[in-house]
Amino acid sequence: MSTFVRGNKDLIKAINRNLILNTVRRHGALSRTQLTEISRLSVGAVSQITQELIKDAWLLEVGEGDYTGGRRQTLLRLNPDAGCAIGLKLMEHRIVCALTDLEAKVLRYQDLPMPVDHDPMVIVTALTEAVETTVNASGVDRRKLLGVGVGVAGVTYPQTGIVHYSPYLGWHDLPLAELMRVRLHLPVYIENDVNTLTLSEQLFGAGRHIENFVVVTIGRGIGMGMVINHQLYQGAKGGMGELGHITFDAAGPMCSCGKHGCLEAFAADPAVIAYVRHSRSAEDAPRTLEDVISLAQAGDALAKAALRRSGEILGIGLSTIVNLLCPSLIIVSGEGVVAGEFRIAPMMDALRAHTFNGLLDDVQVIVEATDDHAWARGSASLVMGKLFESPLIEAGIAV
Amino acid sequence: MSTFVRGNKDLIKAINRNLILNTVRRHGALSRTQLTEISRLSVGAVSQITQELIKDAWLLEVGEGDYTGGRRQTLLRLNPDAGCAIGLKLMEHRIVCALTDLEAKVLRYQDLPMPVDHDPMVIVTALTEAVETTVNASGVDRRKLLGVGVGVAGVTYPQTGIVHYSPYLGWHDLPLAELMRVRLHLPVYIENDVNTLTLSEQLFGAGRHIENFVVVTIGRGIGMGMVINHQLYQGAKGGMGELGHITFDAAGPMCSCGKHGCLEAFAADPAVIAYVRHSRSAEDAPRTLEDVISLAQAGDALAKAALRRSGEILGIGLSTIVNLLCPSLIIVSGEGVVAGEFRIAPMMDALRAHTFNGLLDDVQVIVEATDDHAWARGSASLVMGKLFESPLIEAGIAV
DNA sequence: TTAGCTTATTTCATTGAGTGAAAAAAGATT
DNA sequence: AATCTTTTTTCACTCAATGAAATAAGCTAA
Repeated sequence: MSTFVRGNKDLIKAINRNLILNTVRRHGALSRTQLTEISRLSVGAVSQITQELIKDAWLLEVGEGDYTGGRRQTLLRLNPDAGCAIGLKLMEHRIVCALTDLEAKVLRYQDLPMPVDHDPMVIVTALTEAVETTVNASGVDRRKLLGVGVGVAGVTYPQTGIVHYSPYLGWHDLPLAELMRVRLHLPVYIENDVNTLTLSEQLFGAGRHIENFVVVTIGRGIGMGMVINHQLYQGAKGGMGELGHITFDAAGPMCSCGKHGCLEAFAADPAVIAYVRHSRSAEDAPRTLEDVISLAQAGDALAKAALRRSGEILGIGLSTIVNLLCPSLIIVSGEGVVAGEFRIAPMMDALRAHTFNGLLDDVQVIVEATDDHAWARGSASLVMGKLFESPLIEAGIAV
Repeated sequence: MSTFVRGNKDLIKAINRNLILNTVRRHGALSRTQLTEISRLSVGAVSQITQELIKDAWLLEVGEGDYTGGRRQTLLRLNPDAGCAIGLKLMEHRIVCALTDLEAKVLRYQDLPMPVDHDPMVIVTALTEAVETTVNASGVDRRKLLGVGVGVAGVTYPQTGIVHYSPYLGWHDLPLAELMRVRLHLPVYIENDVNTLTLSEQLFGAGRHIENFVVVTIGRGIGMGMVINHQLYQGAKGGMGELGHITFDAAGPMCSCGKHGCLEAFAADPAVIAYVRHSRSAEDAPRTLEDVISLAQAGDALAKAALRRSGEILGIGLSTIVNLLCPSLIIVSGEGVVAGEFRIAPMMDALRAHTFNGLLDDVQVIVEATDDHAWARGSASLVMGKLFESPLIEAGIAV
């Protein structure tokens, strides 16, 4: 059930305060005069709002602008010390934890083994300890910590903070955010891991200013996150973005999900490895994607073919996204975007070959690998996302 | 480049006026007290805004509510005579024109042959004449006509009113809206035809109140429209929704679009007809989808197989939508949703079989045939869409 | 018929956010 | 030190929402 936007003075104030904050954040450093021009607010409003934001320590006066004939402009920028955030990424065998500033710059990074006991309480304890030790080691005043973001593979309900299903950890409907919140006494936000990456691209990456874009992750699985009309898209009940499980060939082999012929079963990293392994003796069979790439680089035809085939099928998957959504930007990332010439080039060729008419002309494609830092920064972005979110979203934009 | 929302008194006023108007529109008839509860505005604000809307003839006082112990509530409803709209649908061989009231009820309907000469000026003349004759025949005061909506197959740029590409008419970058506007002296809105249908579902159909839904049309081609976060989605430069041209089988035959193995080439109406024709003598070969259905109903195995195969492939296409977007509603419509048991039932089975895990549990699927009236009402909805659109959208929601 | 009761709707003083002109501040040049 | 230009703040004004109080409207029961 959607609430509708109702207008009153408080909403105006919240909108304009948010407008100023985000304008400064995006431009780096601006004077009040520049803010007046960009925001189209009156000089009086800008003066008052900046005054309040400086008082509340969100903005800092930093130096002066160039001389243009009269009084110099006082430049304002976001106070990076206004607060910090923790980003946690739950991997299969590890917990990755980063403390970042408001621009998602990593101040402190830590990497812990995931407890073998997947009992929620054991892991919650490990997570809260990871937060505390990271903050302590950083030397940052704990009171500056504004919140904790957690990225989890699987299906999450961000509004309620519940992990609906986690394939690695075997959880079902675990109220992870609440369990952590009562221990940490901090806001805790949960999201699907690909969505955290998408959010960080929107706030700090290539997705800034972009109305519609898609992030595709390639690795053990194939995931997808979307920003549509400047908003992170959450499908019905948090389900969506199962790019890895669209049907590529209905007659194909069974996927780990139980369906037949999923894209993932043909094109994700395990499929590439399996393709090579099955045609080799046990000794020199590759065990990881890196092994396959090494083989390919050494000229191994089978490894090359495996990577090329994976790329081609990934390209068809991307073409489906373009044909259906035609976003203005696609960011291809994840641990699997490493074998450029062997895997990514065929992917791009297939994307072009399978996209309707001139649809691709308006789509920019960026390929960028992802490391652990990126995932942790993504999780931390959940906190900044809330912080800088338009009050219209909180009010529930309904048209 | 996105503009940002800036708050001021005018915006508040516009938001709340729109809020009241839409609340009344959606509920049919409401008292001021009920409006206060639903909109969460103060009694004073509701009183003033309704007064203005009544003065401007947007709202009507109609009768009284039930007795609940004190003064009876005065019920308000949208004034259906506040204005009317024209919807034009450009078909391959016909022009369909409907005059509707604000609730998209058809007041007058007309059906003209499309000129064989596809010269833009010839067709623009035919279109403007269709508008004038329909309005005249209806007896409605022309001053009540608020605008004209035009639905076109192909790629359109609604913001500029340009038809970028029309496959049936062979147009390229024709400023159709402007050409019609100067002749009619009325606002003219252009949209892709599937999007008009999607908009009318959002305003008047099963998509009311639904945050995210998709409309799929099956017929000569296979199209798709989306409402995401309560907004009609327009991909980069108006391109999107090419469900018919996602790759179903890369090794498949060439599609009319020049690519290989498009969904449309396997599952749209022409593919069904071709499937049966190729295995029959010229005499008793079916020429239309209706012919195929008749054969199937008579027990013809080949016709049944053709329809079933089409349905299965359509179902895989729908599963792709669910896997990627997981909208809370999918409306399957178009002229092709006629052969229920033979085509639609297999479609639903395939949809279930190819959807990830429990993703479909949260998705409602509605199948409803579309006739010429529906297309014309869709086009007219463009006018009402503008009329009832949130001022936040006009302001350009950017977050 | 009318007083009394309840609920609906309007009125009105108040609040506060943006607006924009005018004042003040700040720095450079002469 | 006076002057010029530009930046920033101040301040009187406007107008929309708010919410309490006043008014309106209808039903019931004496």
